[in-house]
Amino acid sequence: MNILNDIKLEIQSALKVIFTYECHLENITLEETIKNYDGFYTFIIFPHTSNLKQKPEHIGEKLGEYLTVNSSIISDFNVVKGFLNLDLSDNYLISIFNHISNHKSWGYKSSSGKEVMVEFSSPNTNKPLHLGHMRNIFLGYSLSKILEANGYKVHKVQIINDRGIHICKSMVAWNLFGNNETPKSSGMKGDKFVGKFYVMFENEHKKQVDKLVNNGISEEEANLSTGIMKMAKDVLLKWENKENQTVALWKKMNGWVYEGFQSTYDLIDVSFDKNYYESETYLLGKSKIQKGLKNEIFYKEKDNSVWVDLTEDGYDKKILLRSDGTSVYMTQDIGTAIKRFEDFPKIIKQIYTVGSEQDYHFKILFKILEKLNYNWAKECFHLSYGMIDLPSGKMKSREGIVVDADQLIYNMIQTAKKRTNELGKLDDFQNDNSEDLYNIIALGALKYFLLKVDPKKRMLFDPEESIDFQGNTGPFIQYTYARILSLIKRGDSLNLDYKNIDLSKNFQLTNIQKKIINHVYLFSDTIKLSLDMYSPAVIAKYVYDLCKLYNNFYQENKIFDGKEDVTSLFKIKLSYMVSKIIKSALYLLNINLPNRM
RNA sequence: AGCCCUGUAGUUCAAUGGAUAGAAUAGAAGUUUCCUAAACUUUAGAUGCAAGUUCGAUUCUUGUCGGGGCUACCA
Repeated sequence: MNILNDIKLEIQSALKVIFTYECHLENITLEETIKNYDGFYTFIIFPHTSNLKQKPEHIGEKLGEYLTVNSSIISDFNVVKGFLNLDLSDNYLISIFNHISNHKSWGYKSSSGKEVMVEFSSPNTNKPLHLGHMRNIFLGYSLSKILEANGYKVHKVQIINDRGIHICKSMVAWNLFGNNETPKSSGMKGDKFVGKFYVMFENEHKKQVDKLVNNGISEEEANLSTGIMKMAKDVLLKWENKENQTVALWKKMNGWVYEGFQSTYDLIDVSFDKNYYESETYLLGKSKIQKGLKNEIFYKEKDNSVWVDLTEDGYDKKILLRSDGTSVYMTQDIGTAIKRFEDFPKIIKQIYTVGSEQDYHFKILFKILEKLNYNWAKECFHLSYGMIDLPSGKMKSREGIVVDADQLIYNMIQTAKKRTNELGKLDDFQNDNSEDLYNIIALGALKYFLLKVDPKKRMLFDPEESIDFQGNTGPFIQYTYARILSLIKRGDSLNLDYKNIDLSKNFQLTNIQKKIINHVYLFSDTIKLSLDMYSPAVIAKYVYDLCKLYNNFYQENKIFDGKEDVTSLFKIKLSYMVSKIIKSALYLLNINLPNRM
């Protein structure tokens, strides 16, 4: 069943009968009727006026009259300027309603067998996760779910930047100041623990730089030649030579970080199917560059550094290997991309969830892969998202101006707890459920807050203002759901068989009920649209509108009136249907639902 | 300097070229003998500026003025 298509066919045949006008389906523009007018869908007449040589109002009237009489779908119409607003008949919407209720999970497509890979998160191992990572992770994870709902098999992966000078810095600082301390002995979360030593390194380094600058050395030179920086470089060299002790410490400290990350991932209900580590892909990248060099895709400078010239493609020249032969960011990404298509030969697409500041990097990466003759290069896609600004400007992780993820979540759980208790929601609640409830609400608020914004756009977060629980928020949707669940519970306790009601042909629907059925129907289109636009925000907007409509209905319609006739049963069934859609939609946003709140 | 993104109510976000530019929040005024008031109703408030294309422009084009990013032998 396809409402848009059904109506278009009716319009097409009406145009033919009334005006002997043959019109292709794709030339019929049909849109949802906007708020202030009666009707469900609007046919836009303007584009056809020149062909029909008549006034749009006249065409609209003729068409509307014909459809109302001859189409079982259309029950009424009105014309405003060049817009023909069409009302859907009760019988048609009831058939839609029955059709949807026969579906196990309305809107989800069955498997197409196609496989895709989605990369997200991709942290460095020297810094804990922050709010920017949260946007990245929720976006990537949600998109994976949206892909699945559209019939794809998805491989969720992250790339972990586990090698390089940054992790060596933490290692040096731990050697110097660590006193064999561990996350366990200090009671710190592993990623926070290692991050602390990274900061210690930077502080000590800065101190030594200042000293050198005071002694008359330029800042640029001082930055490269402090004692502690030399130690870090030495460690990097030892690591590349696979020196036992160094590798052992590296493994140990990264292990702490992974434990820390894992506990955050668990908290936010996110998982990966596979991790990639740069330490395992950078050598492959290097070898591919050597090969490209041999095939003259790349070239060598006098100082032995390797470059690619992309000026013909409208980009600059880009370095691929340093003069000392070590790899750069691009080298590793080339290796990682190739390895992934080797590991999963069936994937037809790879999606990188990475911030918009790397738009240029990915354009070049995909171009290089194309030049290396990988035909899948065209199927690589950079899912670019905007930064999160603070009122003071952008977050700067190097200067510690960030919103820590764990801390933010903790604060939100506390706020949820406080708010719940103020409202007296838990007065008859079992204590053991209450912690779960705070978590569900807090994370629901956070995830919805981050996902409701178009990914491409920058957004603002003010740490001074807590994230709302009212209005267009996660908890609003959770609350709507919890209320429906309590209705269902009551229906069940009265043994009402609302699931198998038979709506006779003459069952009357109210306008708001019709609107709800139509909106539920649109979930299917929304799932597709959200993938086309690579935007979970489309789902968020949809489910919010659904809840608004439902709350409107809830307010105006008493469901249990003592009679419990077919009208009541229908209302329960409609509520049940809405609850299922809310659940399906929030599943795509990775937001959990409480049974009551 | 070049390239890319961006500019909508006080604030945070919407609007596949369509109607009177939607919500939320903050503001003002209401709705609890009745299924959960984290809800609902009413009210006031915005497209940076200037041209162009179009029956129609927040959306496309050009110019202009703001904001951000990238153009690193950092990742």
